[in-house]
Amino acid sequence: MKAGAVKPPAKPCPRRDWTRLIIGAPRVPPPLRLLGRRATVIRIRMHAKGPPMTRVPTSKDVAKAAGVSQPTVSRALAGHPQVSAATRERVRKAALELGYVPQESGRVLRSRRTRRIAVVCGPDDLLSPFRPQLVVPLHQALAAAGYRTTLIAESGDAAVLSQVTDGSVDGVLVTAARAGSAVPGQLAAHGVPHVLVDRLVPEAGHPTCAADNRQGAAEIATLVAGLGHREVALVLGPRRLRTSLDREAGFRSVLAAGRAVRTRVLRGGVDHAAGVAAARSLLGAAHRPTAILCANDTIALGVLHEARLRGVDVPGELTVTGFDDIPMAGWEPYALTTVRHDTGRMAAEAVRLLLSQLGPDVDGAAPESVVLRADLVLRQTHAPPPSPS
Amino acid sequence: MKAGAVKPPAKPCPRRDWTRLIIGAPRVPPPLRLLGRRATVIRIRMHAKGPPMTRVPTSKDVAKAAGVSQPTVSRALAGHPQVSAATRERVRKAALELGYVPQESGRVLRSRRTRRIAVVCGPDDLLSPFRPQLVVPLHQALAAAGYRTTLIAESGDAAVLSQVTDGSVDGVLVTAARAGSAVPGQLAAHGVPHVLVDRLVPEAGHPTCAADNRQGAAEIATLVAGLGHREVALVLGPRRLRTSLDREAGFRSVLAAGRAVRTRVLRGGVDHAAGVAAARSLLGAAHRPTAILCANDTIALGVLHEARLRGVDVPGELTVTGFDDIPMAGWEPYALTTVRHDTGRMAAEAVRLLLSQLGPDVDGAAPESVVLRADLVLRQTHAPPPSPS
DNA sequence: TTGTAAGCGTTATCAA
DNA sequence: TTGATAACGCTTACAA
Repeated sequence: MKAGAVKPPAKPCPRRDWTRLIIGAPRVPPPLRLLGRRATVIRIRMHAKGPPMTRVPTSKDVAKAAGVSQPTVSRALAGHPQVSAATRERVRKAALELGYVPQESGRVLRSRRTRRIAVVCGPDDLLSPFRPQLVVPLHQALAAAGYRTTLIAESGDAAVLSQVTDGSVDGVLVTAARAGSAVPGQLAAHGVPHVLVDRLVPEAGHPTCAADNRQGAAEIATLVAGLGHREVALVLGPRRLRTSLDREAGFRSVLAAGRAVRTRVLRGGVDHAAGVAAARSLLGAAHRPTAILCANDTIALGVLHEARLRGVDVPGELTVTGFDDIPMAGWEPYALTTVRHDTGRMAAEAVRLLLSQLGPDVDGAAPESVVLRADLVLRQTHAPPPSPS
Repeated sequence: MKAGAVKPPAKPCPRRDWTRLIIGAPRVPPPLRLLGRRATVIRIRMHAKGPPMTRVPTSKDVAKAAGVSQPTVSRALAGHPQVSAATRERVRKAALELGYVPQESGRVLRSRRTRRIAVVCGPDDLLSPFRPQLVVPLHQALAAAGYRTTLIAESGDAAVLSQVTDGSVDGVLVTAARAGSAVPGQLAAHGVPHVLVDRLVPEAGHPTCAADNRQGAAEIATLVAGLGHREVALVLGPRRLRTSLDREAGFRSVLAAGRAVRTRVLRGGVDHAAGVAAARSLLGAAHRPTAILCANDTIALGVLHEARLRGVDVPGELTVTGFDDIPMAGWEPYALTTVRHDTGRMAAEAVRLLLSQLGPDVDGAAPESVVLRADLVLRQTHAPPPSPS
């Protein structure tokens, strides 16, 4: 490590040891719960629930107040055209005064439409940096179309299935990436409208909306190869992740295509530590690659950090690329060159695909799948290799 | 900047310029959508919907198949004890064969319990690094208690209100931090059970479950002051954010308490760029602080980056602290000393508080609020000042 | 234009 | 232990 380079926090120094002494803080793991778990309980007055036990008003109450029949209330508030303006106004006023809100349960039972869509994701998907970028636009697109979102974290197929086949949702958006899930098949078996989001391969018979991971990976590999790199390393996730496999295929389709590119492959986790470990292994070796293509941004940030820690100039000596364009990738200190999915578009298409199945009779219409191109995001971590071989 | 230090990506160099030439990539903003937006549409066969239009089976169908009355089906499947084992088995078998799932709409209409809870958050809350750490445990806690989660992104009070007063949820967890929201008040007015999550001040009459931001901030300020720092800077968010205000109060309560600590305050955004900007201003000045306390981790990471970029030794020359303990704070390159909320505990308590309001008659019981202590997470970015003044 | 009647699928009450 | 009956709140068809 060159003098003046960023100091690795793991390296101990006297002052830091002294600090630890004061605080009594072991280095790893950090001393969570240092201060104990005492919870302060405050008792407060709550909103007054009227002692006469006010019942929530129904359309019947409004009807009585407005001096009309109950179905007229329904028609008036639903904006049915064949209600006289005078009646409509009278009903509206009565409803407002009573604080009447049409009860969803009655509406659903009768109309058999819930206007609610389930979004299924993995148990901890929302904790990853990327998944919320998909779930939030999905939620927005649904809201814009007048649908509510029920969030279901996949934890056993049976649990998911019972929540989506009980008529509580009109359809399902499956974003969970788990490979062996039986959910899609069972949705089909139960005739529940659904769309698989962010999975490339249209699994037999399932409408799908996904980014083209293979294409995106091929694009960035093309970029790197075009810059003249001939010693390239791939840092990939485990084989069970379809996403990582697709990206690997994209990388290889270009790098193996007759160009004299030597490719090394490292397989590990998909988190920051995996990137750090991979970079340690790659940059510590005698024969360093000049470019490292990572299966996602988090890995790439780990690689980036380790490289800089070792004084390796990125992109001068080393090109590093990611995948997903998570928010951090755009942070100034990283400025990571990566691949971006247009998650807003993906969400919109997925919702469109799903809602198109909800029409009165869609048996004739051919269900579609949509594959969205991924885009290169060219920032500051790519350059030609130091000495073109 | 010392030789060999991490090179700021913003500084141009010939090689990088040449790269830009090849790619045609402007520096800022990155060229998203470089490759166009062409979507590939694939038409596929969908799951076969039986032409005879199979109706979804109801308890009536099961009753007929099992040779019992319809209410018996309900009782048998609900595990009602006064059903003979033989009947129960017959019903169970018939239900299984028909693929019967009790329809939620009927159940809700009759029982007036949805077993569904709404989680309200801000429009983009899930995109922040911290909020999912709260929402996910909330969702888990609800699922564990047998409740489903409806996600509502706050976008206008009226929209939220109509979704929670229509009987579609049994209660509401409000995590949105927006200050002037009328939602809590209206929930109370409508008698909708609810809990405010992660807001410290128990707003008049609302059950609340929150971390003690003030206390956490005071703890970390005590730590820093105890280390001997006398030149401290606070990097805070805007005044409209209650969270930031609470933390500021905590910082000040300690730093202003008669100790000879000189405190500077910078107010700005709550993102990474805000931290970078603050650090630039603070570290560029003639009189540098020896400690920078930030209103959240993202800001702190920005400060940390800028400090290292300038070759400032953290924690040797400068102590930097955050707040929230987002995942990145634990990443090896940062190892940020910060304050942690036990979001799992917070979620569990919030759910407990909410569900306790759903009992048959809770008018007598006093609703509670819970304030959870925040914990210091002592990692690698704090130390005594270089020369104790 | 509005009222009457029926029914969505379930659970609860009562009687047998 | 089980069956008949009613009711939840709403929308729709039909009649007035």
